[in-house]
Amino acid sequence: MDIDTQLLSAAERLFDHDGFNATGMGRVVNETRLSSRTVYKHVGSKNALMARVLAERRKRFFEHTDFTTTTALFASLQRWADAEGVRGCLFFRVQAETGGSIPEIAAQVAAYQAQLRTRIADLVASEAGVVDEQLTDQILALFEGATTAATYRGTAVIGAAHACALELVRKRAQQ
Amino acid sequence: MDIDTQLLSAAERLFDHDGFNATGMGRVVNETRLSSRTVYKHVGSKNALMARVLAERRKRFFEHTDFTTTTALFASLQRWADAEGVRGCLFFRVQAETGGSIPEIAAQVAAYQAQLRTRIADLVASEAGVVDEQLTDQILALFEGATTAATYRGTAVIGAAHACALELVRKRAQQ
DNA sequence: ACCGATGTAAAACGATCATTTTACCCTTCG
DNA sequence: CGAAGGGTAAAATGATCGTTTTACATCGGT
Repeated sequence: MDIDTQLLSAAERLFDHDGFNATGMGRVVNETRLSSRTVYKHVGSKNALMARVLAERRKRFFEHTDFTTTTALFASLQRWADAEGVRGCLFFRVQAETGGSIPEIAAQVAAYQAQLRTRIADLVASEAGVVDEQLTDQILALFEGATTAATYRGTAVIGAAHACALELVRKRAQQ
Repeated sequence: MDIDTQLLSAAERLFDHDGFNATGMGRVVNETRLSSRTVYKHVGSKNALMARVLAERRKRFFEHTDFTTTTALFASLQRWADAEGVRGCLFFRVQAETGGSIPEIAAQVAAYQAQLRTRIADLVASEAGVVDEQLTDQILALFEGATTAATYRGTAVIGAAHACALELVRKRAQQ
């Protein structure tokens, strides 16, 4: 496996599981079995590494997630949770840890959040047949809430949020 | 103001705004204008301080929040957001930062989450007239989701989540 | 008047962190 | 052959961290 890929996948796993601030670069160095010199030649700095991890994750998340229907959306979330575990949204967690003070990281977080909102708005437009800001925010809240609450209530909340979102969209569609 | 209160309020503000790991004890010492010796005599350790902050916040949150009706619940969240700002749930953020590896902290987080779930279950029981696990999870998800999404979408999401929860409970009540 | 508790000021401790540097080892290609 | 590129190993740098220690001041209570 290519060094950059190796670095990004190890960093994503470590930052995601143990937190950004709590994970030292030494762990990344150890787990990749690279030298620290090589690591820094490739990623530049810890902040830049985190930013690249977020960029990669954003790409992977939006490739994984199916935004064609409400049911597809929450089924995607369920599959993600089953495959990756439930630790809440990485973008939100990193934003909270860094307080938005690292531009390269804050930019990735903002890009993810904007993209998520846009995709849900499109879903609403195509499934309910209208542009509805409030309905979009409701589904966004259900999606975020399911992601967060699943960390201590288990993936059952995803099913519950799904049912709720489905009812909302259907009611709006038949208006 | 009493030293313990002073310490807890400064620590809550700092940990909440800048994150637990990113905030050194030096900041707590500086902002309280106490000596580090006095700080450690009172709180024991940084972890213990965080645990006490969470205990205090839990008390304050449940005193502030009105769980009698769905409308009262989301109105309380709106008032909290207006007064304290929107940075997402402190309990969730701290849990994510520490990875659940500090028992005194993890215990406070678990206590908060259990208490929140129970209070919402009671709300559902009294307003919809039934014990409904799924409906409880749905309102929990809306509450968590509104808290999280408000950090980048603003407090409008709270209103949207409120409307959604209200509809859910009413529909369940008239069954 | 004095003792113990409680505070301050400031240095010191040992650990860890992000990052850089030094010295060396291959491989590849002209 | 020989030089350059890209890798390793390991020490060093300088900052910051949580926490403790040393030395000294203040003050209420018997």
